[in-house]
Amino acid sequence: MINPTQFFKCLADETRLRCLMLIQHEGELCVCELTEALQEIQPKISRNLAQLRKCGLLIDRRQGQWVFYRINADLPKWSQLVLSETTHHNALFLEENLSNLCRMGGRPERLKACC
Amino acid sequence: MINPTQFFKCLADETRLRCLMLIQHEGELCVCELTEALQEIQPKISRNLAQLRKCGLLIDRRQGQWVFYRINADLPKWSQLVLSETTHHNALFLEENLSNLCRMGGRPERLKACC
DNA sequence: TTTATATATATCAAATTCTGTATATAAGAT
DNA sequence: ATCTTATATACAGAATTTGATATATATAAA
Repeated sequence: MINPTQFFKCLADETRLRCLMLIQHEGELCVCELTEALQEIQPKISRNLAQLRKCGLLIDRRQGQWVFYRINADLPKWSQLVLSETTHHNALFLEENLSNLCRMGGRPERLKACC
Repeated sequence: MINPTQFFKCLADETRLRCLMLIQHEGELCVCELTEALQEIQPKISRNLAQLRKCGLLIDRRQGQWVFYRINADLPKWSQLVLSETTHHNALFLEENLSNLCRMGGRPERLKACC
């Protein structure tokens, strides 16, 4: 499993931290939603999500053309706590990103993994 | 106060993270103790402590020739929790540094700030 | 005052990380 | 099969960070 330094390096970038916090807040988000919420270009979002996936912080699931990311539930408890506390106590930091997300039209439907 | 990204950038370096965790563990440590615990050269330790001080994570206090560093008690609760949880649940990560510290001779006496 | 110990900072090269652009892959629609 | 939309990745330059070395400052001891 990832060591503390590597874990914090993952959080030490504005794009990655906002992605993580938004995903923590929303449960699950796809690349195009994050791209819209952060107003960044898609390769930048994808590249950073890939890093978070490789380091074990995120899990991805493909649904049709979309790829949804969520926090890896197998993360050690202390790192899950870091993510949830940070998200919980920094609502202001996410304000604009969340409002971009709400304003966004044509968001993909989530199909519950049913079988 | 510091924003979440800046806070995590402070933790995203091996030297700084170990210093923070050791200080959290011990309550207070001076530069020469950290230098010994981490087996690093003094300017490297000092430079990183200076950064943590400038960002508000650490407070320093001079006592004679020594400068002791401790966690800034005015940090927001969520960031204090990040530091304590990380330290608490990663004992192994600090093992060698703590044993270097114990082995160290001639450690400075702490004078309680008495008046 | 001189010497020794502890700490801080400036400088610049080396290493790492980040970014935009171009392009590849994958799925759905026509 | 072709076109469109969503996502991933490779690449090269830019920006940031880190590190070692030299040096400055501050305190204490002789």
